[in-house]
Amino acid sequence: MHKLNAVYSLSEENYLKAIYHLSDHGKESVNTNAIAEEMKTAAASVSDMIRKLSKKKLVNYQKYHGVTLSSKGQEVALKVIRKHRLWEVFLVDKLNFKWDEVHDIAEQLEHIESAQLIERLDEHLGFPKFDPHGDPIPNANGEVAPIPTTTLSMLKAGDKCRVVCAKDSSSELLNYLDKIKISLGAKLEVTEVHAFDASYSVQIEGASPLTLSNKVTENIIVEEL
Amino acid sequence: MHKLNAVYSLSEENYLKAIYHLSDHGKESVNTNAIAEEMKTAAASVSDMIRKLSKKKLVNYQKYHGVTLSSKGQEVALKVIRKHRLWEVFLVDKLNFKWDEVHDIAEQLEHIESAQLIERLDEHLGFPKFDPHGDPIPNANGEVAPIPTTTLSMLKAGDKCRVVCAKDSSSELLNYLDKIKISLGAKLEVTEVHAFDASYSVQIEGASPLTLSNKVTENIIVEEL
DNA sequence: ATTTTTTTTTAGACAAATCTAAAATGTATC
DNA sequence: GATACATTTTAGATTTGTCTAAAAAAAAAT
Repeated sequence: MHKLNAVYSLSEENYLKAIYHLSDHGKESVNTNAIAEEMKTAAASVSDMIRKLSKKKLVNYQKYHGVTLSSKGQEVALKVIRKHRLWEVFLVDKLNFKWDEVHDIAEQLEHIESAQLIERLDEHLGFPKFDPHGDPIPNANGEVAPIPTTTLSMLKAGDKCRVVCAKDSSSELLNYLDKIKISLGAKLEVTEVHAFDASYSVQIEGASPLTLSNKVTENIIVEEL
Repeated sequence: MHKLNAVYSLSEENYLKAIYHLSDHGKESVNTNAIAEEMKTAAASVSDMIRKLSKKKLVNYQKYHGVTLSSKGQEVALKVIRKHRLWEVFLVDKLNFKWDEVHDIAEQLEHIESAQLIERLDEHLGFPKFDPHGDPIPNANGEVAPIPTTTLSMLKAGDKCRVVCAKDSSSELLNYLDKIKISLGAKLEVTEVHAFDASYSVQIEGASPLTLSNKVTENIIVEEL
């Protein structure tokens, strides 16, 4: 395992994070314009930065043919993402922010440099596995837990589960879940499945019964209990 | 009351903070070399930055004659100091860091920009008045509570008090207090004053009795109860 | 297989924050 | 009050991250 003592600049970290997200977790090659749009900078600036990251072996780069993260680059990106998501949990769980208010603050906090801080924060928060948007939190080694793929719509009447996240962490669904008081981590039981329209009647622990449309149940990722 | 929406750069904030500390809470004029030493930069860099801060009306400056903070500059400095000290309380109280481990992390956290964050943090911490080194925490308006000046050595046998802070927040004394298990905020009672060497026997709430030398009692700031 | 369009890169500039070396100013000494 | 010493400022560079405009390369269209 190679050392990772070097500290990278704010800008470098942000580029690596953007590339990670755009490349679908480091799997695909990313082009310059996509990065420029994501980072809201000029394409020329992206070219410059990529050359720099390439010199530092954080990305694999061939002129005119996009970039991929090197394993070192991916490690850095995942550390930043880990910090971002842990801070989001802190803001929501401890400081009572709403899930849709925390992004900008976490964007700043994610660059704080202290391994000890982040490990203690993790412990303080009870080693959460998902952030308030339902995105998985990489562990200290940069490993991301495989995301469960069971949707609520796969369960049968009588099944019990815990809400893990939304299929896409788009605001709309999260907003709707908020409204009907289904919070991430909530336990629920399927009381009935209506064959006609595939809608579900569910009982959330400590709340009143609800009926959910098929469109909703297909987009809620759960962990069966 | 003037607006304070502008955001200042990391460097600007650090210079303002340094000037605040060096000027004894904004009271005295500070010279270039002192700032250079505090910030570990070249004097030339200080001159440049001071010219810049002066243009922004954050300091009062006359070439070759040192700087003082303007009221605007003092306001910025105190906001940064407020954040620094609140984060230190967080690190010690919530994440179980020792008081002597938190400075460098707080130096980073103090620049996070979000008024809402800091007000919620303050609330989460129970509106603390002093940081783990015993330094007072400015309120949201940048007002610093007057620091109590009663030392333990002023009390008589039978008096009760709470430990507020050390006279200077130097490591040595704090380290010693740590060692003998006097923590800031601790309640204690003076059981006896020995006339011969002015040493004190004290009883700390929930701990064994202790004897403290005159040198120590003169450097412990207390609040009489 | 050219030509046109799009994407990406280079060239050249700029602002922020720093530096070293030299010049200017202030303070202390005799 | 002239001179020596210390402090502070300016001048000129450097690094980082950004920009616009122009050139180069790749992709798409005809």
